[in-house]
Amino acid sequence: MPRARLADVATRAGVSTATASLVLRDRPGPSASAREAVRLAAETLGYRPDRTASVLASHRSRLVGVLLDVSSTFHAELVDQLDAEATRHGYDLVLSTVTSARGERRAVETLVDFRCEGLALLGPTMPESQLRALARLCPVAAVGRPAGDGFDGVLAADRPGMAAAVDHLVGLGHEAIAYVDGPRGPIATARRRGYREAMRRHGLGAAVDVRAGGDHEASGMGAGQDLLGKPRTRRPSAVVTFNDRCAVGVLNAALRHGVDVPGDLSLVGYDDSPLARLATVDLTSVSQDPAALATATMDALAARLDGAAAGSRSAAGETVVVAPALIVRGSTACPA
Amino acid sequence: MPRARLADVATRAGVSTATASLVLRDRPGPSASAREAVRLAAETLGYRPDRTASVLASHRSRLVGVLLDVSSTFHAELVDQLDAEATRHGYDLVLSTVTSARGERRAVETLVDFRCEGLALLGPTMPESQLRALARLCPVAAVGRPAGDGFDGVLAADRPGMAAAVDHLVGLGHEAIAYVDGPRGPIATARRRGYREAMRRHGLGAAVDVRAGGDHEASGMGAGQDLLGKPRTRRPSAVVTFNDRCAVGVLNAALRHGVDVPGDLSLVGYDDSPLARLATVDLTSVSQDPAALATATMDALAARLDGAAAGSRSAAGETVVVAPALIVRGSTACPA
DNA sequence: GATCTGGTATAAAGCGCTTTAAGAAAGCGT
DNA sequence: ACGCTTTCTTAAAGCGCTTTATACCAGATC
Repeated sequence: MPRARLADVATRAGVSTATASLVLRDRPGPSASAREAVRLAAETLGYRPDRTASVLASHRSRLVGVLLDVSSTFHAELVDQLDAEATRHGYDLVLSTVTSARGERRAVETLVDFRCEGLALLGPTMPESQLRALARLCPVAAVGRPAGDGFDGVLAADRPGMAAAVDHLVGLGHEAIAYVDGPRGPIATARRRGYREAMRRHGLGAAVDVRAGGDHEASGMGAGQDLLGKPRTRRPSAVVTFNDRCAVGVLNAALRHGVDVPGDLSLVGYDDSPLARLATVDLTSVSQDPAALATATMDALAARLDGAAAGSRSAAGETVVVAPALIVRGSTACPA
Repeated sequence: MPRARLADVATRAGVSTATASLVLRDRPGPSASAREAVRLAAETLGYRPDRTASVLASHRSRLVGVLLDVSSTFHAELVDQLDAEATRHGYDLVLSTVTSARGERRAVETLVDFRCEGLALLGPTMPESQLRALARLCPVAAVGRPAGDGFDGVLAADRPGMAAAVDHLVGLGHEAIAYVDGPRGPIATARRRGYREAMRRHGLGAAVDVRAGGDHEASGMGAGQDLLGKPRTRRPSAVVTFNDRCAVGVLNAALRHGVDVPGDLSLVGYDDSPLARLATVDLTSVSQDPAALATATMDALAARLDGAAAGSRSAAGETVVVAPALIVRGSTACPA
């Protein structure tokens, strides 16, 4: 049996499709008796509105497109929160992931083709010019990037986040605190700066020790080997890393060198990824607060969407900065 | 400026929309000169066809809906492969995830609303009756579940997979091989059985040692504590676990007890998840071969889609079983 | 010259819905 | 009775595309 159409429902309820349409979307107009009849008919026919047709007719999709990397656990958390936020704003989410055979460009095109009314881009790496071009099609919010001309940005505050990590370690009595750096880019720069500033603020400028790293376990492992290969007295008593994956690399190096964490070495990661929460790892880490990021993202989109409706297409982009939070776990303790 | 429509392209090229439509979809008919003119017009106008409208008009979406859990890394791998396979079959993917506020039911409804022509459900937990109902709407392939009435299933062969793990360990010279069980369910049963049978086959029936576990790190940790808390001589020399997360728990227990892996204990996980590949973990594991699962899934869907087109709506479901592969890493070695 | 090709082109009819403008019905004062 | 609201209903016109049926124009055929 073919799917029931609105016309079928209308016929069965003895009204026109116009009335049926109004009833099913809870619009004012139809009388109570008409409502009842339509509802009943829809129910018994198992009617599901055809979104395709309604989008075409109404010029509204109530859809927010999300660009993500499905292999990122951090994105997964964001999506979970975004979904809740989107629902709150009356929107639905449509997901599009970059894969090994599908770049950001194609992934975003898919979303546009679905007539999304707004786009939430999670950690986009495309050049800003492309973001600007997209923003001309529909409202755009980029997570993990500052705003640009015509689109908003939502960021976790990296410098204060890193500073909180250092403060925590200093509070425990550490002084020889090393830092394992991330890959090139604005995020790594901000975090490195956060570390440096915090160290100086505590009068530990002389102890600043920045090691080349990256964003993978291997990079952290390499830096860890360097740091822990030294004689015991010249080792740092604590290490802060660019992110959790990096920290896991350092952790691994520590295991190999027989360095106990947190007994001999305190370790702090960044991201509060599920990785950090593993029992084997149990890593103190800086959380970027996915819930807050998601809320800010949807709020930014909603503002632009409503703004567009009201005709005030503000061109300037706003950057929302979300405060990070330090999550203390088992990888940090007072120095030996 | 509003988006260009097909009519705009047609006008600019000096042809009808019918011709333009044919050209843009590479259909036979239009002459070479018409093709050229349309292509040029489309190019200069930056025309992007409106998928919504074309779906409505053509009754085809060329869309395959994927139900997944965005927080599962295994699903992420599957999606990556599915995307490639779908492209090969001329389909596009649309993703819908279950979240904390959005059950499978709602996630699947979204997909149906998009007029997906087929559904790939990754590890669905809904009752079979619901799967059957879905299958009446469009072709369905369930990954990680046996086929049912009207839908296909794609499974990794759990018993041979587990047997391969045991064979590997026996080949290394292990005899005292314990097993940490998973949660209730058909998958865990199959794996447990695989372990038991393999042990018996090797004449090690007396050494069978099944421990209650689960599918999380904590469960593995508990079982590990039990196993490794015994005097050295009564400990197993190798442990196989229900999955990688469980194995990580055992690994953690080993670290706490000062048991070296793989020196004092060999450990095999299941899933070959990214977790297993972490430098800190480096776990020998049984891979479910996401690429093969994805291929089988899309093939099953494609068969049904073509079948439906040809009118042969075969009701019976087929279960495709994919052979698992043992990935040997650093957590297994000859017994001390 | 009439008829039939086969290759191109297009007018027009939808797809399933929303929306607008206008009509019918009902209430209500004078 | 008559206008004049107010309330409810619906016919009909799209949305942007695909598709079918028809028209057209060579040139080939008889």
